[in-house]
Amino acid sequence: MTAAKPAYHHGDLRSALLQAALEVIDDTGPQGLTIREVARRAGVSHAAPYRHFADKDDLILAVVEQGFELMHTNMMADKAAAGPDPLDQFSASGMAYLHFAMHYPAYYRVMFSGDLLSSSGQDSLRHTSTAAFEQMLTDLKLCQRMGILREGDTMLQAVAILSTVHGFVSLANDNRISHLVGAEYSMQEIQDFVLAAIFQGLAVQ
Amino acid sequence: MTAAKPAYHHGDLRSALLQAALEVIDDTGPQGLTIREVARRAGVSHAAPYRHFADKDDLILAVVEQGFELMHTNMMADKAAAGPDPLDQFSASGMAYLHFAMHYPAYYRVMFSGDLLSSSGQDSLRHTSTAAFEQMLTDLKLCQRMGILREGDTMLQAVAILSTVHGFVSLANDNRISHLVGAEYSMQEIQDFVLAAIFQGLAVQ
DNA sequence: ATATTAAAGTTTACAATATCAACATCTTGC
DNA sequence: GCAAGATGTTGATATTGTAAACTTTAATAT
Repeated sequence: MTAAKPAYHHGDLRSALLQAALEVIDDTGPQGLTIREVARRAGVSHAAPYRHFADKDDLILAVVEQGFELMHTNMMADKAAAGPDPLDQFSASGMAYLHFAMHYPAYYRVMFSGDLLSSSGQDSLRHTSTAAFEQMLTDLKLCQRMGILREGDTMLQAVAILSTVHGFVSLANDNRISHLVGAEYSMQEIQDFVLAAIFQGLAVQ
Repeated sequence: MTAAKPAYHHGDLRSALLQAALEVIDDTGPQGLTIREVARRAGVSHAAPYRHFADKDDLILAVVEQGFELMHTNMMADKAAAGPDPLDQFSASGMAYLHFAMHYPAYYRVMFSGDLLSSSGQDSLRHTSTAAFEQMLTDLKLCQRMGILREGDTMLQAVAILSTVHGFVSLANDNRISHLVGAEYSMQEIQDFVLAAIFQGLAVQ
């Protein structure tokens, strides 16, 4: 049978709601994300989501968590697929980050916009993102040992890289870069330049 | 007389509403920004704002515009106050940008969050921010001529700097940096390192 | 198997919001 | 002065978040 008659119980409504939430954000932006619209898209009553999420913030948090998981998975996969050179691996996971951010702008927005949650919830974010940060620190240390990056506190270097990458991605996703630069360069060219700049700034001369 | 009796006509309700909007954002975050709350704080009826702003987006746009103006003013003032050295001037206006962003997080959020507006309005943003960008380009060109920055397209360099600065400020304002770094460094130290890194990456060896 | 219970959905209801329309009051150009 | 427009107010409607009470289905103990 292809389409089972819509059972009273959806089967996996939770996933369906998360999926719908992403689509809504893609279609209408983060402020179009409304519990009722999500329920509508999932084909259930407006109060059904409350059986799976405490409130709107909880839904958003779940989307964020799923986003971090997907990003982490992607990064790990690309890292594993890279050669044995640690620098290649580091570069691969960094590229995976960028690729995720620009390929799933809906996810990235929710994950980092910070304006969607009422107030709480920021703490549970920390938990999710800390692991990736730790990984980055050890990667950076390795690059230092290999004489590629300047000696120094990897934490500071990590923040510098994250700032640049996050800033670039945020501006790009908000369409602010193409406005300024025009059509003279492709986004890829701009991205390459920006990344090269920050790495140049951290590399040994 | 100290407090004049509240006249039927407020006098300058528009400014009062913009002011109130900022306070709301400061107090409760951007998603606490509601027309009615703003009206409440200004001491007028819930529909009064509609005499000055077409809708919520229009109010937000006005806040954004005012923010850009204030930032621009600050940058120009600090630039003028700097010495005659063009590099000093450029540095001063850049610092003013950073200072504004971290001193008025409410303004900065609304100006760059992009998640607040329903959909339109992004175009009117362009107008406001383009002037500052042009200024930055000529400043960068000057630095190139002085042999401080590498020769090349100033547009790319500008995007690199903006990415780093915007990323750092966004992360800092969302409290994401102190979470990661802990108390080991002051925000000032981190900021100095990050800025030095991107400039190092663009400078002549 | 069946009765009981928990889980998952639904409907109803309420408060807050954006926004519109109709009305009231102040200001101002003549 | 006074008509007109600008500025505020009140009231109404549609949409939202969310709680409560009720229904249907799935699970589980006996």
